[in-house]
Amino acid sequence: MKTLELPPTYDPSTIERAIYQRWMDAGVFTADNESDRDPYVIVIPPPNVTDVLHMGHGLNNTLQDVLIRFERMRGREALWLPGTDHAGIATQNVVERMIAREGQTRHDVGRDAFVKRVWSHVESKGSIILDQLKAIGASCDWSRTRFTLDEEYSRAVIKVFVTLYNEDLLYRGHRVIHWCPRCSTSLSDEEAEFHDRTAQLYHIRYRLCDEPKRHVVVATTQPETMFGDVCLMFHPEDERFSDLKGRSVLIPLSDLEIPIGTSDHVEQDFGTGMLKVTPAHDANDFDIANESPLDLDRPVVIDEHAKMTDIDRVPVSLRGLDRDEARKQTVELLEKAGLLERVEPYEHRVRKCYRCNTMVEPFLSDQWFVKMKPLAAPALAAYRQGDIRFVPERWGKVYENWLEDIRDWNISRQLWWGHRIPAWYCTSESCGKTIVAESAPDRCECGAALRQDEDVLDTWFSSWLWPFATLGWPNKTPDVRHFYPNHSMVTGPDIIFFWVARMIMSGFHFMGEKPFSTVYLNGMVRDTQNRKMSKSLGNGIDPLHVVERYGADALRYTVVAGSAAGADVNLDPDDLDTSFAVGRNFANKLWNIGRFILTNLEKPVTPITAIDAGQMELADRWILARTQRAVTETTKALDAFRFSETANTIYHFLWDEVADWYIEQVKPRLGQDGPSGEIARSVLVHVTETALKLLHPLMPFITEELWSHLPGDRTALLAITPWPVSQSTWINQEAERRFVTVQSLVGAVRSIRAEYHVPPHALMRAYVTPSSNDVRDALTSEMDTIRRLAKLEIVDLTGQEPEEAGGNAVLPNGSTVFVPLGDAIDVQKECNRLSAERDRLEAQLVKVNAKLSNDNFVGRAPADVVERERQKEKGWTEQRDALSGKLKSLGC
RNA sequence: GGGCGAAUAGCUCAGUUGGUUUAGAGCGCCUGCCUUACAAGCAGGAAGUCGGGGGUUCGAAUCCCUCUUCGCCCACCA
Repeated sequence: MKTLELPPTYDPSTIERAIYQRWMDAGVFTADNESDRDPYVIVIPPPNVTDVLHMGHGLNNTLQDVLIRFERMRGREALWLPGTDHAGIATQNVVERMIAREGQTRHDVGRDAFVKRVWSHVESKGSIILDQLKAIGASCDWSRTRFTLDEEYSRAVIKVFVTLYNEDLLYRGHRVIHWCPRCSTSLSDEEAEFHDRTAQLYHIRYRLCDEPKRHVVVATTQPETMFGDVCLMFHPEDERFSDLKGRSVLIPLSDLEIPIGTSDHVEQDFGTGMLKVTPAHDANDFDIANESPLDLDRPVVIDEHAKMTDIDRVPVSLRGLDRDEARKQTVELLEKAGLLERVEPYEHRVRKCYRCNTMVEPFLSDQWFVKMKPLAAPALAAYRQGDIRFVPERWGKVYENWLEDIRDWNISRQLWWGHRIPAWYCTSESCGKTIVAESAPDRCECGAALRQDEDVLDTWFSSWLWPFATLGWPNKTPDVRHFYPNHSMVTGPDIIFFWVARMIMSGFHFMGEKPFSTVYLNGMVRDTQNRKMSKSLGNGIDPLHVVERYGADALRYTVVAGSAAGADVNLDPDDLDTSFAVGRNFANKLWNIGRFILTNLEKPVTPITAIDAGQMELADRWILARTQRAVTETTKALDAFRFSETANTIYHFLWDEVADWYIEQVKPRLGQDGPSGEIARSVLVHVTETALKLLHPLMPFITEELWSHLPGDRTALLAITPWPVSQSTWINQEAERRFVTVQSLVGAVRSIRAEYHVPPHALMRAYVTPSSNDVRDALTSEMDTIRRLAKLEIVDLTGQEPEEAGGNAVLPNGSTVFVPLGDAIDVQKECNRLSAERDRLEAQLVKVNAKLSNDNFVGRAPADVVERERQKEKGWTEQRDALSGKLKSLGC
C-alpha cells in the first residue's frame, strides 16, 4: 500500500510533469504493429510549424486524446500519430518578415540560404509545439512523429506527383489563376477566400468605330483592366444590341479597336447587359475568349506585382503604377474625356489571400493542376454509401456539395519553401520536352541540359497523404499494413475542403481504401464577442498559460464539457478564472474526494468481489447501481462522440452522488471494524476506482495520481487499466428507488428548517406518514443516516402527528413529513406556502385528468405511458388531499 | 442566387429517434452555514408564455409551414 497522505491543495504543475514521465517511461503510448489486438488509429491534424499552439488546438487535441485513451483502455492497440506541417506560404511569410527586419528580401539571401534559414526556424518552433502537446497530456506515439518535409515523407509526395502525371491526372496548364501579389505566388480556389466589400461600379463609354457619335456603355468594377479588353460581348438573345454584332468599338483612352460578339455567359440583367472581355485578368473572360469564334489575343496589363505593364496598350502615364493608383487615374482620365457615364456603389465579393489578406489578382500563367473529377468519384460514393460518416452529420452535405462540382486543383506555388516540383524542362528550344520523374535525369534525350521547375507544391499536396505517408508509404511497411485505414479524424470544419476531402480522395486512389471511417468536426474556440481567436485580434488564449495556472486537466475538462455536438466553445481571454472555473473546481473537488478517502482508509480493504452482497446497506446497493449507470452512460456517450455528455455524466455522478450522498453516508462507517465498516471501505474503493477509470480519458493526470495512491497493487498504470464493464448484477432499481426516498426526506426536512430559519445546530423531530411499506422499510433501514444528515433527534414513522404547528412537505412518492416547529413557526407564511402548493397541484391535476379522460390518449398512447400518467394522477391527488388536511389543521 | 446553422433562466449553454420532465446544468443572484475532504465548499431558494405566428398529433422545446433576428459556407452578375 502506498502513502495515504496527499497534500492539502492540488498542485497540478508538479504532479503533471511527473505523471507524464511515468507514462513515457512505461511506453504506454507506443503502438505495437505486431499486436493481435484491434488497432485504433488517429493521425493528428498536423499543426503548422510556424506558430505555437492556440486554444483551438487545445480543444482539437484534447478530443483526440479522449478518444485515444478511451480506446486504449478498452484494449485496442491505440496509435495516435503526431507530427507537424511545413505550411508552405505561412512559414515562408514568417521567415520573410524576419529577414525583412534585417532589411533584406529572400532574393538578396538566395534560395539555398533562405531555405536553410527556414529550416532553422522550423526546428526551433516544431519542438515547442510537441512540448505543448505533451503539456496538455496528449498521449501521442512520439516515436512515430512525422513532418511533411521529412526525407521519407517527401519521397511519397514526389511519387504521388509522378504517378498522377503518368495516369494523366496531373498536367501543366496555361490559364488564369488566383495570384497573391504580396506572397507572389499562385493560389488554389480554396486559398482565395471571399470577402464582402462595397465597391464602385463604373459605367464606361466605348465609342463605336463606324458611328463615332454613338457609344456602348459597359459596367465594371475594375476600369484599369480595360486596356486588356479584347472584345465586348452581349447575350445572343439581347435585342437591345442586335445591330451591334460584328461591329467594333474603341477602348477608351487607348483607342484600340476591338470587336463586339455574343456569348451565353453574359447576364442580360446585370449592369448594361454588355460585358467587357479581359481574358488575361478574369477567369471567366478567359473561358469566354477561348470559346469565342473570334481570334482573340490575351494581353497582360497587370503584372505579378500588381503594377500596370508597359505594353503599348497601356497609356504611358499609367505604366508601372500600382493597381489602386492606376484605377484612380484611369477614372480621372475617363471623366476628363467625358467617357464615364456614371458611378454607383456596388456590394460584391472580392477574393483575398488566406495567408496575408491581400486582394488576389487574376493572373494568366503556367501552373500544374490535378484533375479532380476522377479522384472525387470514389470519395463521393463512399460517403453516399455510408462508409464514411461525418459527426455532426450536417457537414457531410458540405463535403458532398463540394465534391459534386469540384474543379481542378492548382498545386504549384511560386515559393521556395516546400517540395520542389519533380519536372524538368529541356533547355533546347527545338526540343522543349518536359520530363516528370522521381529523380533528376542527367540530360534530355536530345542531349541538351535540363532545367528543373522552379516552383514548389501546395502545402496541402503533401498533407493530403497524411493518413498513409506517415506510416511509411509507398513502402509496404508493417505500419502501413497494420494501421491503415485509420479510424477517426478529428478536425475543424474550416478545412473540410483543404484537407479532409482531399485525404479521402488520395486514400482511395493510392491505397484503394478510405483513410478513416468517421470524421468528427469540432467547433471553433471563440471569445465572448463570438470572434474567432486569432493573433491579430489579440484575443487568443495560450494553452500553456492555462495549464500553468489551472492544470491540464482543468483545461481539458472545460473544453470537453463545453463542446456539445461540434458546437463552438466560448471562452473569455480577459477572464481566465471564470472561463476555466468549471474545470478548475472539478479538479479540486476530485482531489479532495481523494484526500478524504485516503485519510479514512486506515483499516484493510476487502476486494469488492469478496463482499457478501446480502449484508450491504441500502446506500451501498444504491451507489453500486448508480456506478453501473455511470459506466453505461459514459461508454455510450463516448462511442457516440458526445463529449459534453460524457463530461456531465461523470461530473454529476462524482459530485452529486458519490461526494454529496455516499461519502456523507459512509463517514461514520469507515473506521468501524465490523461488516458495515468493511463493506463501506470496500464499496467506496470500488466506486472510486471505477470513477477514476471513467474520468481518465478526460482528466488523465489527476486520475492517474489518485489511482496510484489507492490501496491495492498499483504497479499498473491507470492509462492501461481495462475500461470498466457494465455489471448488470449491480443494477438495482429497488435500491435506487428507496434511496431517492431517503434523499427526498432529508431534503424536505432541510428545506423546512431553512424556510423557518431554524438554527443550524438545533435538533428537531420529524413525523413521517409513509405512503407504502416499501417507503417505510427504506426509511427504517436508513434511520441513522436520516437523523444525522437532517439533524433530527427523532424520526417517527407511525404516521401520528402531534397537535402542534409545524412545517410539512410531501415527498415525490406521496409520503408526508411533518416537522413541529414550536415557537418558530409563522402560521401565515405557512398557510400561504401550502395553498400555493395546493393550487399548483390542482392545476396539474386538471391537466392530467383531461389527458386520462381522452379516449384517444388512453387508446393510442403506449401502455406504460398511460400507466405513468395514472400514477401521477394518483400521487398528486393524495398530495392535494394531504395538503388540504394540513391547511385545515393550521386553521388557514 | 443557392445551401447550412443558431434563437431555451440575468450570462454561457445541454436537452440523442415526439411521451420515464411539473423543461435541466454551470456561472451569477437571494437565504443560512468556516459541519475536522473541499468557502474553488455545504444546505436551501428565486428565476424560463423554450424568438413570433400557424399547422400535424391523444401529446411538440423536439416534426411541418411561415415570419423576424444573427452567424457560416458555396456560386463564372463583370
